[in-house]
Amino acid sequence: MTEIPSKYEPAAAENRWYSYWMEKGFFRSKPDGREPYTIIIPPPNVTGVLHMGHMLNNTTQDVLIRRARMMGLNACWVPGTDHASIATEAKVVAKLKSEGIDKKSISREEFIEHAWEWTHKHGGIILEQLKRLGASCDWDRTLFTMDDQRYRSVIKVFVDLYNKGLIYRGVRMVNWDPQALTAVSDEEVIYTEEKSKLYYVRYKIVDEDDYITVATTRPETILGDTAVCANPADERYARLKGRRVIVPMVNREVPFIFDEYVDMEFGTGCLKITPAHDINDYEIGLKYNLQSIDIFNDNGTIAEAAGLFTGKDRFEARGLAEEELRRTGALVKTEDYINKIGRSERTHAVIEPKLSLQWFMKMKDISKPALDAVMDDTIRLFPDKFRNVYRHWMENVHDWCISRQLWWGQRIPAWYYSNNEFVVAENEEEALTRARKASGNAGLTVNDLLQDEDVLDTWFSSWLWPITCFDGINNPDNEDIKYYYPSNVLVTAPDILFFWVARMIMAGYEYRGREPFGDVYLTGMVRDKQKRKMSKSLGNSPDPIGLIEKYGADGVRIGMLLCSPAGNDLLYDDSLPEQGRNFANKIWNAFRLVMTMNIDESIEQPPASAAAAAWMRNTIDKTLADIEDSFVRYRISDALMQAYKLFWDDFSGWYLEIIKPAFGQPMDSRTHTETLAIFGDLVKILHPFMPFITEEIWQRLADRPEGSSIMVEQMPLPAPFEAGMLQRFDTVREIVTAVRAIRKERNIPVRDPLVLCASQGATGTEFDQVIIRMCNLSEIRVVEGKVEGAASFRIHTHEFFIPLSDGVDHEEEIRKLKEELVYQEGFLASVQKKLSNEKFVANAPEKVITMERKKEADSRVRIATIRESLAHLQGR
RNA sequence: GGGCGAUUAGCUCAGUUGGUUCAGAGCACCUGCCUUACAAGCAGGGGGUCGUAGGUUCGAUUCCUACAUCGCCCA
Repeated sequence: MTEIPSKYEPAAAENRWYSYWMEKGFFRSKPDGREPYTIIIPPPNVTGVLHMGHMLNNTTQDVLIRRARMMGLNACWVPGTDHASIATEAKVVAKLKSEGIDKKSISREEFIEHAWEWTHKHGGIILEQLKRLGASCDWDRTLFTMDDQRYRSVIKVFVDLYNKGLIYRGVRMVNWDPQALTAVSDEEVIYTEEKSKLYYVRYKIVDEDDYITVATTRPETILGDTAVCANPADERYARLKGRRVIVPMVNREVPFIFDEYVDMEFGTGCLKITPAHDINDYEIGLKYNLQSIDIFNDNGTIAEAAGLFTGKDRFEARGLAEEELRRTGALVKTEDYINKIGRSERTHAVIEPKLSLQWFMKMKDISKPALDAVMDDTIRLFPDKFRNVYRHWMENVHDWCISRQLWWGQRIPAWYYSNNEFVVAENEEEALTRARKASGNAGLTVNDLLQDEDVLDTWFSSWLWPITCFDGINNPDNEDIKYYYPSNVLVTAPDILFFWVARMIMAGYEYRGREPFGDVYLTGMVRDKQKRKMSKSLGNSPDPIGLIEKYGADGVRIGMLLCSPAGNDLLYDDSLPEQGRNFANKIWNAFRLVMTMNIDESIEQPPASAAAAAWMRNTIDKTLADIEDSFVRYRISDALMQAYKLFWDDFSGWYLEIIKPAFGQPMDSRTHTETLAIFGDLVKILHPFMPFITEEIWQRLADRPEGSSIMVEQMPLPAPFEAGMLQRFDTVREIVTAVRAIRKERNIPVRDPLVLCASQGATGTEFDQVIIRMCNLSEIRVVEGKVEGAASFRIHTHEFFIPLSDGVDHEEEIRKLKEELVYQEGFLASVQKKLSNEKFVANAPEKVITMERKKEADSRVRIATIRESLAHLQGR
């Protein structure tokens, strides 16, 4: 067995076992008599590549699903990807552009073909990367939000919601991306502070030879001004009530109005109103019935309606407007100014607030059960601090703009048959029937129908994901959906709690009448050591696959999990996977020790080994209960730490050291057999966290039948344990530590045996042989009174002595004893202070008082012992 | 501006109905060891007035109030 290398090499094991698992179909799930345990993957972007956030998120899911599988549940983790319409379309457009093809020059059908080609080429990458991490998804179920079943589901839902009156078409102020030529959601706009200028512009007051000055960051939008507004409480402008002013450059006469919205402190306290290009102005426009002049074309150039600079880009127009204002004397001054600019997350183009005809979904009613579900704990959020945030959002929910001016996505199933009239239907044929009926014109043909050009927001696909994963929309009574829905837990990041998680809950209630998942585990964000978000532009994100190659998949998984309590950000550092790799190596070497042992059938099991094995079993049972408790509360990093310490400290640091025979000596077969069994349990406990090394070792611990695997073994279950034994062993650890400290202080080599003297009752447990073994004692001697020329230490109420051949430094011993005495006396004083307080004795619970009395008694014994020792030493 | 959450060791975080001298874990750090499973290791060690100021209580890291600092969300 000497061929086992001293360093664990993960690469070969990872490849071998992942292929084996796939080949044996261990990841597959189908409905059966067992209880299901379902996880639906948060679908990554189909054209994306794995980043650190995915690593954390998917490691977490894999831990949960592997554990569930080993607990005997029918575990099903459904993988898939998301079509990410904006991001993917942007990539396809860029790719076509690089080939000299302009999107506008090709048809929608041709474009879609290119998009599919792109998807097929890049779509599988991220899923293949998840396999490297060890993800035990049921790959046979791999889905895509744009595949046929999902597409049909989305359309069906749209039609249904439309028929229920929950979807409507309306004019709204939207975030317009003039580069992508689409509306984007609020969540896709990133606001950052940028340098700009504040322009002070004067507007002439009609019939007066006076001006008012307005401050604006966007002088080009003056072309669309239809009012000027001040705060009604602002005395500076009170006299202008009922007056009108002239908009510079275009010389339009507009009213001067008053509204509390205006901040008197900002600029001049006078605000220009451009209802078509500012959300707040839009509201004011509605309130005061102002005209709305849209001065921009969709691509961000100036429209004809502006009257000036037609065709110029909006930023160029800003310069032109500045010039024009200066030329006409309307520009009073400019100031440097920092303001928040919204940019598209995808294209980085500056977002233009724009009035636009869009499709909306009414959220008020549909969100109600989704709010209740979280508030009444039908769905539990981990950590629960997000409940408040969730409630706040759900109570102030806005209608959802679901249309996008793109081609890549589910096309809105609305057909127009004359100017503004349309029908909504699942397909063209049905649309025709409806259009004929609605119009009363039986002669309408397909050629008279024009389908809406827009597609649906990607979230309009993914909000159905927990249902469409099992085809529950097209086929509401199929066996899968009935068996697997609702899923057990959703693992995702808090930044999409609202626009994804909340909406899935809404869809769940709307289409299945119940929650889509029971628990929501929110992971933190992976950041770098300086707390910066991982980003491509900063270049601070390590390559996940590179990490797996360097530290092993198990090592990286451990690294990600160790420092990521739920909801807390994880500050990534290479030391994390390094710690994981070190742990894997520790396991490996423990395995090596156990496997390279020579066994002698003829020797009896030493009592130390028997006691150690009994203790180890108890420790495992206790830890299993702790781990179970951690998992119940989704304290996954705690669960891992408990397993980590169980293996490293308890098993490797104590158990193996106790049972390890002296060099060159063989081991008894009973201990060896027991050790193999314990090792088997330990790797099972570790398997969900570290699937590869545990499989590698489990397979080598015994001759396993073909087709077996640790991943489908039964997880050891918590069993009752003997708490007293654990306590006795804890005392043993303290004794051993104290003896080691004495050896170290006095430079006594481990090889030199010592004698431990202890009073009656201080030792004498099943672990005496363990103490002898671990401290290299020649004997434990029961004594009465003090021992001459010996170092001493005290544990609980007992005193121990180690006689030393060269005696002890009396002064030093006295100093230490005095130190201990001071501490003990302080302790006693604090306890007595409490006990002499009548109010404490009167008010504190009985249990607490009893405990204090015990402390007092113990402390008195300890103090007496120390005093005696001192007297003894000083009396010499 | 409104709302939510945080502040505990050098770093990242636990601390479970207020009660053990309760102040903890991992990492980092310091010291000593190449002791034949493992230096990716072993043994030992130092380190925190629990953000500040009050209050409630026999007793406060824990409950209340104010303040400071930081983070997130919404407008």
